[in-house]
Amino acid sequence: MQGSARPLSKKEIRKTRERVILEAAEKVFAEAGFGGATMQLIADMAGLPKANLHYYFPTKEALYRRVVQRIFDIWLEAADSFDQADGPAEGIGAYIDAKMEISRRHPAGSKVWASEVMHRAPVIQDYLETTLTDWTEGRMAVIQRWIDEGKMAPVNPRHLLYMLWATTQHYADFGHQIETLNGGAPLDDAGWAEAKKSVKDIILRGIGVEM
Amino acid sequence: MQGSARPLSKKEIRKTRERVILEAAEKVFAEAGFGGATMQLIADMAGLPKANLHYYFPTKEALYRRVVQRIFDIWLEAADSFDQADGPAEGIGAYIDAKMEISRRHPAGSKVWASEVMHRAPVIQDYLETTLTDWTEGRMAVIQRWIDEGKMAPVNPRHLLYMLWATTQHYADFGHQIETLNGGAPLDDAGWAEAKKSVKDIILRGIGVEM
DNA sequence: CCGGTTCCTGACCGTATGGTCAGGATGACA
DNA sequence: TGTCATCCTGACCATACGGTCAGGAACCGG
Repeated sequence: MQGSARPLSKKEIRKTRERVILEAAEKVFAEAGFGGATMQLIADMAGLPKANLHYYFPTKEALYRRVVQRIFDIWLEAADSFDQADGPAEGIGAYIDAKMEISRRHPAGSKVWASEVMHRAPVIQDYLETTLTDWTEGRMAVIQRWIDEGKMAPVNPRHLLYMLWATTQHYADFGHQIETLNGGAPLDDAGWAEAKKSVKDIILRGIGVEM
Repeated sequence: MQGSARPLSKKEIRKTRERVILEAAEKVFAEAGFGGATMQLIADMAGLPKANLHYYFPTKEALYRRVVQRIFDIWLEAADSFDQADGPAEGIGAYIDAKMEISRRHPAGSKVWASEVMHRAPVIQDYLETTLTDWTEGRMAVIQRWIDEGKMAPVNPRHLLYMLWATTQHYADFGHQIETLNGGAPLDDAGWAEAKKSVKDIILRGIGVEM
């Protein structure tokens, strides 16, 4: 137990507390939805008094907003896989890997994102209209170029993107259903590997890419 | 306005009221989640006093349970497309069509289902463990048979099913995101036709079925 | 060591929510 | 027509929630 009494500087405290609160909030919002989540529950999970949450985040909505923004950043990072690639096999394959990894490592975040969009995106509508729209059009252009270069079958780029989002996100959002159908246990390393392989297998063949 | 005063029999009243309430509840639960939905909001949308809701459904949870069960039934109906088919092109193609149609016609129901599963299925866990598990295993066997008969590529049947669920459900659950990326307007007939075609296109080619 | 800033929290408040109930209205049925 | 079961609802209640605040503790910088 040594070190438990180490005094933290004010800056460290702020940084640590905010992180702990955001992590707890992400879990609670994912499990209960915005409406079902309570500040008390988040406080309990973070191991802090409720009033302390309101010291760092003035309102429940402000806290929620920060949680959602945090997720959007992670989500966008996966985009990089797409860019640094010469063709669909590499680019889309890597993107699937990256998004599957997000579903595995940040299931709560994925659920919060899904919940937010399902409820008509009251908090992130502007992101959808700006950043996400731009991102989508850029990637659609890349896919169209690959098609024009004969590197893949002439599929609808927009709906291909939707399919990539849907299939990868499914493993986080519907993780509980998958777990139940897996006999009640979460997917292990082999299970995730098989999932990744299956998704890439079907989609890459589906867009006419040889593997 | 003629006919508005037609007196309803007690049985008709019960049937009508329950239907109106369930439809309003489905919408509100879809938009706000279980926690965010209020009996008052559902009552307003149904055009009834709140106390009347409690006359037909004793608690919010009982009402929610009925909404979810109703959705599960619709969901299972789509399964028929799968059964009456000789091969994957027909069976899986029809299943995609059926599920896309559900996403289009019952988006609220799909969202409630997604929300329920995302929150660890507090209400329908028993369905997942019995009916859904049985259904899944049955369809996996059918797919495996098609593979053994050389009618499609040897993909993992379980993950193929997940992909079918994910892609089709996506058009309901993430309908708002799709709408935003579509310039703010919902998909029209042509848009839905293109979506269906793209999904079938990629998946059927992905499992090695010629079209 | 001291003044100032930041951090912390128990107690409290107004409001909104799920749910109840008494009592009245209305159709069913003999 | 009379009585009975069903239907209806305004008013009410206890609780739980988001948020506030006064006052104290803890670090900081000089």
